[in-house]
Amino acid sequence: MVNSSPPRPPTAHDVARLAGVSQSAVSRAFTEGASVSAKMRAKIVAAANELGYRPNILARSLNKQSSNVVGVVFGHFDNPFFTLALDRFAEQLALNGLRMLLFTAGPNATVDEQVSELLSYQVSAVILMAVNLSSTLAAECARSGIPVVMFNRTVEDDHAAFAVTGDNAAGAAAIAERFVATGRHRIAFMAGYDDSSTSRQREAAFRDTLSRLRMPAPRRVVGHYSRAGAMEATRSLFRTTADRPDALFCANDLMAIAAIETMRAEFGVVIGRDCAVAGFDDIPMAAWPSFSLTTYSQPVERMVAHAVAFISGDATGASHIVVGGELVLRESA
Amino acid sequence: MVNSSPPRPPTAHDVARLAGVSQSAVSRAFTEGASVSAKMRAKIVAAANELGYRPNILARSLNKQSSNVVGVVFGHFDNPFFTLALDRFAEQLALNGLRMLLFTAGPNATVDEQVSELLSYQVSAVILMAVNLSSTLAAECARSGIPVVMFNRTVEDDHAAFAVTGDNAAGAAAIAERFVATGRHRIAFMAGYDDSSTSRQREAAFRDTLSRLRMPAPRRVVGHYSRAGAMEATRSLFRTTADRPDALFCANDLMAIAAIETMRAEFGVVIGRDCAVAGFDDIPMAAWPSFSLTTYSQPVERMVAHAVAFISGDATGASHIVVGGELVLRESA
DNA sequence: CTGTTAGCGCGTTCAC
DNA sequence: GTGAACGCGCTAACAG
Repeated sequence: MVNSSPPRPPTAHDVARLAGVSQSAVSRAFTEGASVSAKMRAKIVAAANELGYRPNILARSLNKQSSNVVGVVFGHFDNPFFTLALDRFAEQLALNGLRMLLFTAGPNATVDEQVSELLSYQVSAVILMAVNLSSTLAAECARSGIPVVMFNRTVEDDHAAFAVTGDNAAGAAAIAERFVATGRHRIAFMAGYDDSSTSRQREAAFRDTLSRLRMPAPRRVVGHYSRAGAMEATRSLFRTTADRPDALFCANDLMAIAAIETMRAEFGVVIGRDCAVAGFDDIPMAAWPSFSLTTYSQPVERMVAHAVAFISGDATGASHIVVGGELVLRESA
Repeated sequence: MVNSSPPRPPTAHDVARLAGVSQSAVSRAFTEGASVSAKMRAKIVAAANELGYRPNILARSLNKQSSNVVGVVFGHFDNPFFTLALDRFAEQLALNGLRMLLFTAGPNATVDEQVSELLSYQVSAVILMAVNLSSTLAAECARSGIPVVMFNRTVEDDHAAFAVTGDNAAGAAAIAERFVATGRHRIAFMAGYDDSSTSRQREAAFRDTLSRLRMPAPRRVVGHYSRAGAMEATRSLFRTTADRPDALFCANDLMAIAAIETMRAEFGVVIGRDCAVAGFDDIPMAAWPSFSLTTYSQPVERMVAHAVAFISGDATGASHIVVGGELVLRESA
């Protein structure tokens, strides 16, 4: 409207011409630790500012065969645990000069497709949050020399990808012990997805611990890691008056909070008395007075730090890091 | 470890050599609507699959002078309204073949810096969520021909950027009317940031409407659009027993929910009876039984659709689109 | 319809 | 220290 000419951004050539130097001099002036004299650099910077020049990162990446962007495939936007983690990732990656190219995948979408496309962006690493990756594609990434980080998930074949998770086994065990220690008898478990390693590991440890403590196997429902799913699962547990559970462990806080609200609003259950509820993650919301949720914490900050360290090359050789949390006792259990 | 050779990904040249064709033929085979014979394409695709070839999007973008990634600068990760919007953006942008390069900015960080860096990534558009941009940098983007979208914010100088917001004026007015119609007398308002256009507009309309209805000006506190800030602001309102407000309008739902919890847990206030509370946004949480928050909705889906349409070029010339919402009555007011 | 050629903007040799 | 020349992988003009 105002100016119909296609205003192509200035290039290093333009700056070079204005400053009366060569293009490679301009390149050096914008490269850390290149050999340029002080006065030449000053001259170039002045010309660059005049033109509003910024190096074209695409061209730079193409040439250097490496970009400073990492691909992130994101699953559940409705879970604060992951949005919080995303925030921390953005922060910590930025500290290392890395940017995030964000892809989203529906809960059960074809993540392989997303990752495959990510590769064509020449990302320097891939972070998978709350999604599963086929081992074949994980292998393809490994073959391309691209580090893959599974955040809060593991893969069956642990060799291709680096995984960082909370301590699913310890957390689930601690909660089982808590239930038993406080005299709970009719214990139930709400799973996430059946194909989620996280949920499976928490369930296994929960069942094992109960069994070790001479308790019967817990009733089992599936909440699909969603609020709606958790509400429906809760209803199925409380629909019949007889046989209602007096303790419920949900595979994450989001579902636990949904369960609490459903019990209260639809069945008049008093949380912590009629039924104990525990979750997993310790999202900020768990501490809100409306829920006061007992849960096992996953230290997001440290988990993210490990992931970023691995990406940045400061990685240890370990292919699966477990970050321990702690049982956070509140009023719900 | 397994293979120490640097496994550079296959290029179009490699595919061409394997298929016995020219490199440009490979390029055409991977370009929509290019003229390639069916059998040549088949041959090329076969070779490409064998090698695991994918076009290098960096090189493509460098050549085409336009990338299919948009830069997103994100402010508050703790507000579900924006994470929801981010999710919708990812979805709708993907439908148009666009990806998101994500930058985060602390609440009061230098957004200009982020945007300036974004430009060097040759992004095809910039989306600003919950952050402010200096008009000088907005102008620089405009000069570069890069569309800038302000999501849920406006700028003083409305010419450089495209803005899409909810109907702040109508929403605030509707809430003021609701308070007065239900007999509330001691009305208070909780602002977000002072330099947020959103908060300012809501406050102005709220005050104007109250004034028009012959009501005194509301007491005013500032919650900084954060949970902690809102809790502190609520305490300052309720600390003295006399003079407590019987109605509170918070500039967004997040603060309203924090206010509700604080009133309940720390002051024994019964929400909806002792004090009416209203928010703005209609985030999913507002409908949760624990809060049952009356609020004015911002239709995220439609707001995002407008933004994406603008970016994709289907834009009308309008520089500020207001998407109307509706007053959602629940138990809190 | 296909191959050849010429850049996109930048980093990096290699001589001087 | 500085400039010239080349190439990163790809698309787009141009011939044939």
